[in-house]
Amino acid sequence: MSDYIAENLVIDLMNLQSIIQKKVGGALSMHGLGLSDYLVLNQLYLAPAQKMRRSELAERVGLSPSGITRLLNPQEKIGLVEKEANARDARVSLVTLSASGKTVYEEAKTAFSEAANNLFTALDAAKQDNLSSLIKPLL
Amino acid sequence: MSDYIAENLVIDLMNLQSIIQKKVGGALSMHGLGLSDYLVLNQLYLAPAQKMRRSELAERVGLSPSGITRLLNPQEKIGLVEKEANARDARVSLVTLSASGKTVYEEAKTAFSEAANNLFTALDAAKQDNLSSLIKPLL
DNA sequence: ATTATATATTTGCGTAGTCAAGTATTACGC
DNA sequence: GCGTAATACTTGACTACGCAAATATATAAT
Repeated sequence: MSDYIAENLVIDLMNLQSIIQKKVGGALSMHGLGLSDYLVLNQLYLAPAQKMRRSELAERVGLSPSGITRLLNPQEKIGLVEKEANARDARVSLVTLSASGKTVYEEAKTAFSEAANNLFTALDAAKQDNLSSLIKPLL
Repeated sequence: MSDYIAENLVIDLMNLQSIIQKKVGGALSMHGLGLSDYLVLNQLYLAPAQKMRRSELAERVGLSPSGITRLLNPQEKIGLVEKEANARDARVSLVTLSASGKTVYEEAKTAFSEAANNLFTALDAAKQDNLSSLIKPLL
């Protein structure tokens, strides 16, 4: 039972991922957001001046640069984020969280939070902390 | 630091998922398989008589029934799996692992195993077991 | 300064997957 | 037995990406 741990861990983590996708993704869809949308808004919300380079955003949420371009396009169209040029370097394109984007994020955050908490009800707070500390070194 | 644990756990797990996808998926691509392909072959390999209903396969790997149909189509074309009818119920379609599918799976398994082990080198065996036991109740 | 190289983003094209509707078949109520 | 409902799977139409090539701009080497 302690052989093949790593293999089985990967398989279990894939299963967990699909559960997260369904439960949390489902909760966010009520707010018109996908899970990746939420992660992007979350990064922007936490960023200094709620502003970030597209490539850094890509890296932080684990998407490719082109994935970020495609994900941000509809978000710009509905006004959640805004494009801003960088005076020093015309290659980079900054993304900022708009006021309405901030509102949408904050509303979605409660749904996200509730779904996240539901996911982990089988673990008490100490075990959740323990799980967190085991995952950190893998990132 | 112990507030918002569940929210941060979800975010960390999403990041971990994207790392798994890149590292393990990359290793499997050398064998012409995606991660979902591997999970399907793995389930078939472990199944009694290496045979399973499509809908059960879907459930076990966390895909929709239509996702399974589309994933299995190319696998059938290249002969990794075979379609088989069920005499009792003409609605169900069994999938069996072919001899060549078994070979491909076994070869891919070493790449999967190596990639999986690399992922968790930051955790010793006891911590890997611990992680496993924390994840199980979430599934 | 000029050419070559490196970096940031976008676009074309392809793959993987979802959901809802369609098709076949089986089971159930009466 | 017969119509209705349930089950198993597939298909059509769509979204969400990724990769490689294209574009634009900046940096470095001479």
